[in-house]
Amino acid sequence: MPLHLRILNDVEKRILSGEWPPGHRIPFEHELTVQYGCSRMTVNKALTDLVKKGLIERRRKAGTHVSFPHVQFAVMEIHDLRREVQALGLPYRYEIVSLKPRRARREDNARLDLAAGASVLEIVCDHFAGDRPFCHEERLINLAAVPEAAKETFEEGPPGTWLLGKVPWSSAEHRIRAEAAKAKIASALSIPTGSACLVVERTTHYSGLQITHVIFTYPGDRHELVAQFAHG
Amino acid sequence: MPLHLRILNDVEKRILSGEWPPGHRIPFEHELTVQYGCSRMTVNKALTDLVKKGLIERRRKAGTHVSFPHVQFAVMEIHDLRREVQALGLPYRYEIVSLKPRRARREDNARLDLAAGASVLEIVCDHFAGDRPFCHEERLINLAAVPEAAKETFEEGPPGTWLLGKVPWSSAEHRIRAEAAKAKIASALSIPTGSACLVVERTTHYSGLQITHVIFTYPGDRHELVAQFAHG
DNA sequence: TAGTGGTCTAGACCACACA
DNA sequence: GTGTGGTCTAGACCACTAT
Repeated sequence: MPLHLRILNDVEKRILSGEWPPGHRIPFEHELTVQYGCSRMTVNKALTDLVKKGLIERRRKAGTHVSFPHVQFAVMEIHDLRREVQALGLPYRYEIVSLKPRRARREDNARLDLAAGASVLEIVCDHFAGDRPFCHEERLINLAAVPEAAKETFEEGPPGTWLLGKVPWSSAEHRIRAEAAKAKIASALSIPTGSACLVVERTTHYSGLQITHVIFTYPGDRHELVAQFAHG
Repeated sequence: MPLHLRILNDVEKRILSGEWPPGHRIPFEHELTVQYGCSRMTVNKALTDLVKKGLIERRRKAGTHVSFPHVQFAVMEIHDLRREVQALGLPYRYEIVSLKPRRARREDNARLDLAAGASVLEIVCDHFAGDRPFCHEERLINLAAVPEAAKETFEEGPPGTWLLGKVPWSSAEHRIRAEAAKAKIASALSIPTGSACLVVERTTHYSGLQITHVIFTYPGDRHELVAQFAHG
């Protein structure tokens, strides 16, 4: 293990164990260089990384102190569907149910904020883990933002994967809720109508433009989102 | 602005704009030292930080490449229930339904990893927004970790709030899923049995010890979790 | 003013992966 | 072998800020 990681872990351990409580001043860089018999750069790297982790705060002259807990955020990993399924040890497969370029309608405004008559691509897609339906996807792509999607058949990968590779990286908002399965979705997922489903709704932006809106519906008893607390 | 941040931002901008798409090889460290007229350490710091951000991947000999995004890190703020309700402009109220110190049973192991016979405090609690049930809470507190909870009546605030004030540095894991309301929960939330509910399960640790496990059940149609996307 | 962290240099050696 | 990144050094100068 690199020395800077050893220093980082040692300090982190003392903070998390409560040995160095919030507000505690931790040793100066020059003290740690003596303790570890290394150069200041190495100590500095470790402490700088701990600042990024939010565990410590540093001020010139005043020294380095253990942070007081601020607002905590849960960090949730949202995986690519293929990876999610393969992580379960099951073969991944998807089916494009429908693929329609069309004009934006009024009711689309709840999903994408588009001018009336703008071109969108509407995609419905089912994802499978083995033979079992895993997730139902309903997507709108803003063709003004991603014109090359119009020619795409999504035979080489599902729309989400294709978009991630094609479109510049973006910001997004997720809304997560529970919903009773409507007949159409129940049939797609082979579950009874009215079953509890986990719905993840995502709007993706890039440089002020809305790229895509997608609704993922998972059978509620077969899918969990996991989030870790992070110290902010 | 420090040079290493300028380098980081320059590279990040090219990746986010799509100029350097996923898979693209970015200049070698020694090329960037020439471009920026600086030492390798400075370039290395910038690129190492980009690895931590998940934007690039580096392999010896092969060089540095823009990552293919496989994971999205969505950052979710976990709200205090009182704040959540008051944000809706409704008066907040809670009721302790039951409060039982008891010995850990075998079936508790799915919630807290305790020795058989360990002392736990079992709390059931309902949260209201106005007159409407907002959330049903079922909690176990590990009394070995938080002995002072044994005497607490939770009259001054719900258990979650009390714990936040007592146990400063906690890490936690959240599991989010959809579930059909069982009879008991349906009655607590005044919804039909079998309704889709959003379930947030949280295990909280402190210095390696499990502090508490809690299951929050929300009526699915009345509650949404919102998470902001971050790159991965 | 003095002490701390922030940044940077111009080297160096090593581990690893690809040829 | 050869070229890349991973790590580290022993300095240096500067910026900030507590005293």
